[in-house]
Amino acid sequence: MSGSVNKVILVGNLGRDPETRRLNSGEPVVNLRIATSETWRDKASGERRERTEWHNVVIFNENLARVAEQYLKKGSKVYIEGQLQTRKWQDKDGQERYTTEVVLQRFRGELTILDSRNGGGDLAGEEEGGSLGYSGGRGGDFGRSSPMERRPAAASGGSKFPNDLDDDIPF
Amino acid sequence: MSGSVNKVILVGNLGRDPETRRLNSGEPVVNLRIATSETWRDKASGERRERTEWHNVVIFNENLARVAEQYLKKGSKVYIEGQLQTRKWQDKDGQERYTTEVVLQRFRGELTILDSRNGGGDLAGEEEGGSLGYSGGRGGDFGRSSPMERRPAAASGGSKFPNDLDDDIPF
Amino acid sequence: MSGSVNKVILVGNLGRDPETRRLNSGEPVVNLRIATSETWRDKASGERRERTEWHNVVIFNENLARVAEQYLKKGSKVYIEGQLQTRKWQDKDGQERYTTEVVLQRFRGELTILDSRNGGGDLAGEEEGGSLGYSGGRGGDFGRSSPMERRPAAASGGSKFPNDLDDDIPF
Amino acid sequence: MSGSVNKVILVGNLGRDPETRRLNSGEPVVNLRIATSETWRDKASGERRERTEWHNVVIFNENLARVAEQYLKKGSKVYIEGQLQTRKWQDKDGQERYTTEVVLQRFRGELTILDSRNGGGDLAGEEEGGSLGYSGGRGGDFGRSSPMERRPAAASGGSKFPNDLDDDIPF
DNA sequence: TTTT
DNA sequence: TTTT
Repeated sequence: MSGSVNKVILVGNLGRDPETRRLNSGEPVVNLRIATSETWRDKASGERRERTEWHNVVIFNENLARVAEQYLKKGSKVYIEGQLQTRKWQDKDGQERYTTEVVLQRFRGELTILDSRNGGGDLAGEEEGGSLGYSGGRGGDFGRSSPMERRPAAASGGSKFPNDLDDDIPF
Repeated sequence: MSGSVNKVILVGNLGRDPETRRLNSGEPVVNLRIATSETWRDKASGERRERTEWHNVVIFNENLARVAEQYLKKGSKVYIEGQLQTRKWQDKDGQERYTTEVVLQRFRGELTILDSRNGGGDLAGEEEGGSLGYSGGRGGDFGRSSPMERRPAAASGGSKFPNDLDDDIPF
Repeated sequence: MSGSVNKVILVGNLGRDPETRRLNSGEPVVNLRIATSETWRDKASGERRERTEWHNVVIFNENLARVAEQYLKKGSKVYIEGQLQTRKWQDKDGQERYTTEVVLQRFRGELTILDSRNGGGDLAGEEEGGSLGYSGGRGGDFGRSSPMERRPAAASGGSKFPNDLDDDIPF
Repeated sequence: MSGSVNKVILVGNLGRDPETRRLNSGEPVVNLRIATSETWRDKASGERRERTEWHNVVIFNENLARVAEQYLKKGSKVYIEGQLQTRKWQDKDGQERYTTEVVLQRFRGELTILDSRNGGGDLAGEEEGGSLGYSGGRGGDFGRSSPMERRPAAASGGSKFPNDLDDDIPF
């Protein structure tokens, strides 16, 4: 139906390096494995307990896929915004299986890096923050500005990024 | 890890009536099946297309479970806020399977009814709005007010609700 | 700084019809006045109380501005996603004043109509749902589809909308 | 009206140390000044530009106020979830003025610390992560656990926190 | 006033 | 498999 919203917001850490596949068109599709966890004190035992949840994130958004591919690695902390999608597949025995993923579709979703130490080579020397952000949209659409618009198209991590990216991705 | 966020926001319609189980303690646990969908025009064919996503929602939050049980039915439109959880189970062949659900834990999550016509008998006569909302927390904690607090505990659908609920649930 | 998020999510009703200004370029900028409210029972007095909050929403996103202009009116219920922005202005005495608004920037933000009865003439005959949604992005960017993308660009309210809009806006 | 949602999500940095007032009851109310910003490349000039937005956050949630008071300081990066509230006040000339704030009401809202270096004395020696999180609710309500509940009450930053807090606040 |  |  229309009139619906399907949104997932995660802040967590990558359990492993991003994995990149490529479409026939050459566009990257990046898979992330992200952990979120909660800890609490068990009142009965007085012990501290923890529950970790693992999320499969799939990035079709081309700009965000490139950011993920280049600046994220195992351990990176990120803010992710995508949508829930469950897809059906067949296991080796031909049985139907379902997998639910957090998907950042083309031109949609958000990815913001919340640390810098994991931000890849260019940022390795950063003293601390150095994070980098970009929120959806299409790089090429932006850049014009007027007082009425009162806003930038995307966030930036400074001038430390390679130029080829700098042209394609608006940060 | 701490420093993490795991949040799902859905606005969609129930595909069937809520299903209620009860814990040994007597507390209700309500399962919802919620559809969200997107429609778009295919540029190539010019045809309108639609994709519907189905979500399994599990409500452990006692107050919200009671609201769901009593006021939601097939077709109801709701705003839901919960967290992603994947649980492992075994199918009849003993194989490990995984199911991902949107969970509203005890004292957590949000549920707001966005229509009234589907809101069940008590609301059937509503002219239009008449929806009903409640956001997390514990009923018994609220009710005191002071200028400094500047806020109510929860939203309401009017005075049409049964009194036993009215005492337990802050709406 | 990068690594930041500024997001507002509202579900509420329009307190008056949308107001449209036009940029020199002819693009519409739409202002909405949206009410959200919470009701609760005061434990001390036993009385039901309510607090309504009014929000100023400014839509620079061209597609969403057009949707708002054409399909929203006083009383409409909407889901809105934008960002907080505070702007300085001078009152008639030359004093600095500040106003905080929820802004949907160009190519950003989301707007989903959650009722149909308020959705204007075309939807008046709808049996019930019939709402209409569109989420950010740029219409012209969408329309190609491939199995890998697995998603539509935007939501729709059916085939009842005027064709000129139908070409510009992806619903 | 009911059926409404009023939610703000911020990830940003504190521009100054938290400021604490106390209610007559002794409960702390903490004010934060949080910056979010976006940077983008101006297509016309080729220059990098930035826009910073400042947010006033007011924490009435007692547990979160204590966390903020003790572990946040100027420069800390946080995830905040609250609601928009505009309050009227009178300036020194008796004129009506309005201020819009992001408010975490009693038993509501979320606060998650996204860095540790700013986490205060106990965390000062932390090598890196060490963040700390807690999401709404009432400490005293949690701690019981059962398989059906499948969730913890709150997140934790380890065993480094003073015990008096450890009893009151579930982390 | 933060952060990069 | 992350993080603390």
